[in-house]
Amino acid sequence: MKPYDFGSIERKWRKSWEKEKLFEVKQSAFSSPRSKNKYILDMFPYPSGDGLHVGHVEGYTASDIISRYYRMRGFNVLHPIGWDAFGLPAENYAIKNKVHPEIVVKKNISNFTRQLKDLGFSYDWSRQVNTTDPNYYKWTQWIFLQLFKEGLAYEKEMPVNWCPKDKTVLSDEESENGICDRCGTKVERKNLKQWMLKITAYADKLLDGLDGLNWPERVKTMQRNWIGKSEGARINFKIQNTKYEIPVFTTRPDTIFGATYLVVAPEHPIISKLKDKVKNSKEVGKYSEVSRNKSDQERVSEGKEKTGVGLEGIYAVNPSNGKKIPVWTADYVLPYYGTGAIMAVPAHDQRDRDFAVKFNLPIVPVISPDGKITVDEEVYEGDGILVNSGKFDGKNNRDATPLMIDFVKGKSEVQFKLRDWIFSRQRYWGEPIPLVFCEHCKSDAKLNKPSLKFSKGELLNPGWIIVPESELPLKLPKVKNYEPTGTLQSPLAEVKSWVNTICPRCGGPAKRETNTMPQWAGSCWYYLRYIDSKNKNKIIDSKKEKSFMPVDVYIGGVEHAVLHLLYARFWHKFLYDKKVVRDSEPFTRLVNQGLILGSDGEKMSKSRGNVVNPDETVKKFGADSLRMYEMFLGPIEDPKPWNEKGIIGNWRFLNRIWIYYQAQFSKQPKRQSEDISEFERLFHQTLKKVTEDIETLHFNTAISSLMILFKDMERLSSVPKKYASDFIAMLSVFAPFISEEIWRNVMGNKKSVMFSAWPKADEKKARQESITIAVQINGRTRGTISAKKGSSKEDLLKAILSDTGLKSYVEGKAIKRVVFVPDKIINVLL
RNA sequence: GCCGAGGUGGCGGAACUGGCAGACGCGCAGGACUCAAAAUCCUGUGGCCGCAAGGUCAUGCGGGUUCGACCCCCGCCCUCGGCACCA
Repeated sequence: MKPYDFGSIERKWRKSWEKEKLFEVKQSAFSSPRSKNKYILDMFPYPSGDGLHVGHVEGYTASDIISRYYRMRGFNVLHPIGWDAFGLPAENYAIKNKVHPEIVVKKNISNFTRQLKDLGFSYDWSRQVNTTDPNYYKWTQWIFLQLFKEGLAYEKEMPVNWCPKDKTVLSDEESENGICDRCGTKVERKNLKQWMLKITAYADKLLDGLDGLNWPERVKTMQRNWIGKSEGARINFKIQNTKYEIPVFTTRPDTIFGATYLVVAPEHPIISKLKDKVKNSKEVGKYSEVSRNKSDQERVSEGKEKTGVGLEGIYAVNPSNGKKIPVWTADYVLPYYGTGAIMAVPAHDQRDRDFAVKFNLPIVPVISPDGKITVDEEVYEGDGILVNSGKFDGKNNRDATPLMIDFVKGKSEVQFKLRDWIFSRQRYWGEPIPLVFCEHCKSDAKLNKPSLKFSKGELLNPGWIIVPESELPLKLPKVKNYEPTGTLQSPLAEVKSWVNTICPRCGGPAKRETNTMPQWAGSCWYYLRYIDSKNKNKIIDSKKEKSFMPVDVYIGGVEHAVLHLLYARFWHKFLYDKKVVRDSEPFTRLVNQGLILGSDGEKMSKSRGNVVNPDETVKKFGADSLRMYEMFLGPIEDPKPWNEKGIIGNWRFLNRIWIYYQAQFSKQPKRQSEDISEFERLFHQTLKKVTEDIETLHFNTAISSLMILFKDMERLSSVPKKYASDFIAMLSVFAPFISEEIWRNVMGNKKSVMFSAWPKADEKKARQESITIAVQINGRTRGTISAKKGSSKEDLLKAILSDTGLKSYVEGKAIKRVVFVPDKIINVLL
């Protein structure tokens, strides 16, 4: 008997599958109705130098199981893979090791490819995409141009997050609590001119779209919080003895009578406008200056201890009661949210109260839970009865809110926390932004003659002219020096031959934009390109798009909850408005695989030395065992610690299967010597369970029921060939290599197990005739009796009285009551 | 502080709609095979009492609802993840 030599089995089938091209989607699928097709998508990897880690293996195995399952069910399955290869890690590695990023990426991709093939993932390799391939980023640039033409891209000088180590700006999403999410360096604040994408124009749609998605609740919550919708009102406060008004945004207009002072952000334009009227303008100017140079993080980090300066001699008028109230500036008011100014109601807002207490400002309660006026020690942020509020006294605050907004001539307004997406990076390794700057056209654009037919983007950004679509892709020039300059400019700015160009509009001299796009650009739409990866004329053929979009199952890590997944939804919604895609949401169902932790229960990291290398595990136990093990560990969405020893159990299982099939199929078929009806029942029950478990992604319990079923197969002298085959068919989605070897070589099938039909459970045979019923006496389980399905209460009571173990409990006692749930339980109360 | 998820043996985890808690696997103990070991196979394995039959306690803690609660309700504690001066 041959031992289970997984190494040579896996090698053999890997080659064979590749040659047979078994996983390529049939052309006919692209004209099939959507209901015949399934789109099973992985978050494509960033091909780092470290290679695949066990977390990739987890998600990719799950999607592979689903793909194989649906193929066997007769669906056309699109299960593609590609490379998210622009961005900082490749570039930083390239700089450190003095190799061009293009070469680094190529090398890493070939290593990743080898690893993915080793694991037997059933990707359609013919549709690979690579975000750094000009044939791909041509369309990334094309989408940018469409956004620009619609006026959704604009250039703006503003304070931004700057990573001094990576020498580039970061988006808000990439700056985690003031720390660069790539390298962990503290982010600085810089004023820079940046390309911005108007994601805020889609804030409402991005929020509303979440409701219909089958996504993990926490991801939806994270996106909702990030978008951060607040409903409130905009109210103007006049500045006494000046022509100025300060608008504020508040979510609590009902508390306006309690607004005892006004606070503006240190960046607020009113500060310079009032410079001559403020008595302490020097002090105010200094405070404003210092705050301006602090990063957001620094503004918060100082223990939330409030700081601020009063604008001496300046008073605003509270429009509700005409009282004059002082105006302050403080950095707890942020310049970019709302109007950059607030009305402070210290009685009903914790932050305002902290500030008022520190600077001795008046606190006037205007809402009382019981209608009595009490000055509490604590802030009261709840609802109640209005007091100190003029003609609104005695009213419920919620009811009065709209009336009060009218009374002070305010306007209802909605605000979002979401800010526009900072879209330029001062780095080399990214998509060039396809715009040129032309001085001549700048003046034309400012004049805005209709005859010149400027696009919205060109009018919005005078001087910036689009590179015509026919000139795309605008290729990233090959350079020797791609290190970041540190001059706040991209290394591309040094490439004079590339920068200096001709304006496509007027033919005069022009300069190219030298910043590049952020890493997220390429991953915003890659799932579309898979469907039509070789189309030279269009981003995607719309008929093909309809045959596979939206994605049925999307699997990947939760770390992309507000980055990739928000950006991709934004672009998709834009493409929906442009009628490029049919649906307003790209991913119907999202699954986040849980982190695989080190055996110490901590996150895997090089510094902890607890990283598991899948290559080594494959070498030791085989890809099938690794796949099985990772799926068996626990629910796909939970974080799970790796256990060095656990994998042996899955290897043993496969080894036993190997031995069993060798024995069953090598000699004369064994005679069936026993009754197999119990086995048949178990078989069909298992088949039903495995089928359901795959559809609900409960792979751990699917594998455990296969183990139970197999134990029963081993118990019998033999099982009919039909069952032996169906068992391997079920196993094949989890452990494809050993299954294929048994299927073709041990059992002698000609065609691949992957194209055998998924077996169908026989409900009749799965039904259990005799069942075990729990017997409780006075609510305590005292034993079980087996009975026919559907037995009556009376029959069961009779059975209890004749059961040696149970009758002693009941005998000679009066039965008060019997609780009976058919086929489940009988509870006798004495 | 706010939002979300969760807490079950030595470990990873099962438990369907409120109905035999601990499936399956690891580990551990004992046994078989072996000169021996590894591998493999078999048996046992939540705690406590008991030779045993059996009893009793047990799903973070404290209450409640129910014939019956890991599951539902109320109040705590803890862990993980996210957000965090957003007016």
